[in-house]
Amino acid sequence: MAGAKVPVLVGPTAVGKTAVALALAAHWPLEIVSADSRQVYRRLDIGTAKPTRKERARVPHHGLDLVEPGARYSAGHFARDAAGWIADIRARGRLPVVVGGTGLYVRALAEGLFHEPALDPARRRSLDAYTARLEPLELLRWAGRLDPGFRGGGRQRAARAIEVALLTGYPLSHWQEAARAKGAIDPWYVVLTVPRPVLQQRIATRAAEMVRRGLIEEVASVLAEGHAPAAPGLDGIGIREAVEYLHGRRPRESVADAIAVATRQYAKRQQTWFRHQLGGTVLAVDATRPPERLAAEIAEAFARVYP
RNA sequence: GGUGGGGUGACCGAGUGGCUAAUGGUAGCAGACUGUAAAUCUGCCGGGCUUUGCCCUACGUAGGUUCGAAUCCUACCCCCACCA
Repeated sequence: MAGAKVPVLVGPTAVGKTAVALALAAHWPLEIVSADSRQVYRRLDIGTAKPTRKERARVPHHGLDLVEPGARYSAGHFARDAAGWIADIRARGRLPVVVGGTGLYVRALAEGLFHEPALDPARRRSLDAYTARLEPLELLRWAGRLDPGFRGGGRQRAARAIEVALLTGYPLSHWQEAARAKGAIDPWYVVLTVPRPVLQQRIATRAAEMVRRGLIEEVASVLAEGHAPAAPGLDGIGIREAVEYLHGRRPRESVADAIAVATRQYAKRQQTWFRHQLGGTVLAVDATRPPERLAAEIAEAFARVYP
């Protein structure tokens, strides 16, 4: 499918990506592919700021509500799924537009990761349980021994390096070099930016809104399904803070503020990623302006680049 | 009014004579990032400079003791607790 450019709208949370994507529907017959590692989880709608029912009715969305909160999803999984959706969208004669906040997911789709050999799920689970109990320092040392090419990065990345080395017999860095994958799309990046004070204001408003609209109740009901505290779907900003409150570890009135702080930090990391990690053509647009106006501008620029 | 406790860098909070521009933590800033990524990590974080170092300013305020004070003494201001 490479060859045909795919518009990829990226930017920090709360910058207004969805609104712009929806406005783009006035210019193209399009379908949206959401590259968001949290919105793949079912039911956690408020906490992950999913597009509303109405918005989804206006334009078909892909990549939402894919798995149960207890299930593990991943960048590689996303890349495969998204390649399929995109092919289907094209077959329908429409334009796929990738919209995302999860940098790694976008990269997995646009550049490809590496062909990961099958990892035995049972061995993986028991290894996970084992490494979870080790100190970060031990994990790092172990990862370095198993994979001389290990580039560091903390507990989680060390655990990943250990897992790959042990379960495949070859170090992670080996696979990364020897089994490179190709991207599934040829991306045309549009980076939405907004001055920091504006973004922080939007984030604060959104955090308060989430609580007001029932975030805590939503999380409580998902919790009531009996997921493990460490369930993959429960590990997200907003959800975490709600869980802390529900477990009596945080006063209710501090929830919104804590969410805003964590979101701000996350938005910063996203901006760093989009500033340095994106390969390919990039159009930066100031998202302070109305979505319709941005959409027109983006559509026009795209037509110039890819008539 | 009395007694006791306390006032430390944006915030919380260690530090009780030199090794202190001051441990930690938080917030903030910058960065990394190949299948958990809303994750996981790293660096910086009083100001200035001719930046392996130097100079200012700083631990409520004002004095004092000392070669040397955030640390000791005196007075004052403010906060908290209890007693009146």
